[in-house]
Amino acid sequence: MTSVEEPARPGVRVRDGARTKAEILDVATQEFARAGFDGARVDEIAARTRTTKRMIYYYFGGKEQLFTAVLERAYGVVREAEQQLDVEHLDPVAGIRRLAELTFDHHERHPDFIRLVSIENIHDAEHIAASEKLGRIGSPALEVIRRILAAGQESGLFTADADAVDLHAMISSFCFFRVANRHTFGALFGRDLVDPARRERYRTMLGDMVIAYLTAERAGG
Amino acid sequence: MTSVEEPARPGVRVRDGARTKAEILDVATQEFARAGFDGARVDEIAARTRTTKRMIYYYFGGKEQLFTAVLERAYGVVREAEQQLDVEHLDPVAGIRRLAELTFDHHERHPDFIRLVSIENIHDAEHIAASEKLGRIGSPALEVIRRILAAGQESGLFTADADAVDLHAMISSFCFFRVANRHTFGALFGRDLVDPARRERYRTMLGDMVIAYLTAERAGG
DNA sequence: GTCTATAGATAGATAGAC
DNA sequence: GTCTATCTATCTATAGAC
Repeated sequence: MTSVEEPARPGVRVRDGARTKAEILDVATQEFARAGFDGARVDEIAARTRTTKRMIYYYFGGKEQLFTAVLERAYGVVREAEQQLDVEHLDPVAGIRRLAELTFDHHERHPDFIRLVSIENIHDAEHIAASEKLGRIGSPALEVIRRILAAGQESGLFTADADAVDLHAMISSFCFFRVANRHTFGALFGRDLVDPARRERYRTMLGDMVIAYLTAERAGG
Repeated sequence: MTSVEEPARPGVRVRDGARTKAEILDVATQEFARAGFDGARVDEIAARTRTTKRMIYYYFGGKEQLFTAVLERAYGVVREAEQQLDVEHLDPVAGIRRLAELTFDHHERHPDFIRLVSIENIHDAEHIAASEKLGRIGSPALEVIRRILAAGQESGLFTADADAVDLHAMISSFCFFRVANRHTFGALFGRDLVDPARRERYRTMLGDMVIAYLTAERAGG
């Protein structure tokens, strides 16, 4: 971590720290997501790269730091996706629904990320707490929700007094649970929550749920 | 597992398989919930009981079977709680709201159970799949939801075409996420989802959300 | 049924040559 | 920066006496 990363020289396959590190991170992501932090094997990660176990310790310092690096990159991908959000040209109802749908799609496309987050929660988010990078990563999606929500509440369209963090939790919980708990839910209730045949149904259900909540007529309104 | 369990003889502290097994299960539940399946240590479990490691292997066969037994008992507790549900004397709206609130309360009171379920999902629910007991445990709550939902839909109160399993997933996702993901969510967004000061707020939010979804006016109605 | 002692395998981490 | 070989600790599991 003390040396400056060399730029890749095309055609000349030489010392390429950045490339090697990226490959280690790719494999480590899969292995940690597959088996959990304690279940993952450094030997197995090394065996599936073009490099050796010694390099993992050379680049990352240890298993713990490697897992932190995996988390940092995984959350980085999420943040990048959130920066592509383009829903603020829509009216508040359509904007929130679209945002919920994009969250739904993103969770479905990244089951490994979901597993990493579950694993990190089992470890009380101590790697996130120890990471400076993750501490200041913020959430573009949260800012988008905040603005749409304010607009919807100001216009009287939205009657719920939820704030952006609440709404983010509500949307995430449905999307996250569907992927994270699909195994136990499927085994106990005989329904595969990520069955492609039911995908549109759950995607619509999420949007309906969030919009119904935000726009419901309320006694105390 | 081949011997018949002896009833406890009060005052006479002798061979008491049932009691010893229960104590092992208590400690194992805590240890597995704390550290995950691979992170948990059989030595540590043994050290915290009045018995020895040898007894764990004697009674349960191995770490894997011990974890399965822990899951079986944990789900058994949930099922028992569900059998105490008494909400069908209420009208459908009040009944569903009450059921959601009881689910909310139960998840909050059993964080170890939530962690065990997360851990089991990381292992693709293979212990549940291998357990005969868990395969036929069913879900009293699901039956209650089914009946209330049918009544609400028949009377026209509920406009959503969700079935009982869908609704169970919706309610569970919110309750589960709030507890299971509180560490990463708190670290990233600076909000403690299980802060007692916000408890009533989220409890009400869940009920509002589910009822709003079920009773919303729909274009295609 | 309960104990001590230990087998047997494997994990994370590192030494040291090149 | 990269390799092989290995250290040290520790884990699950069991043997065998009582």
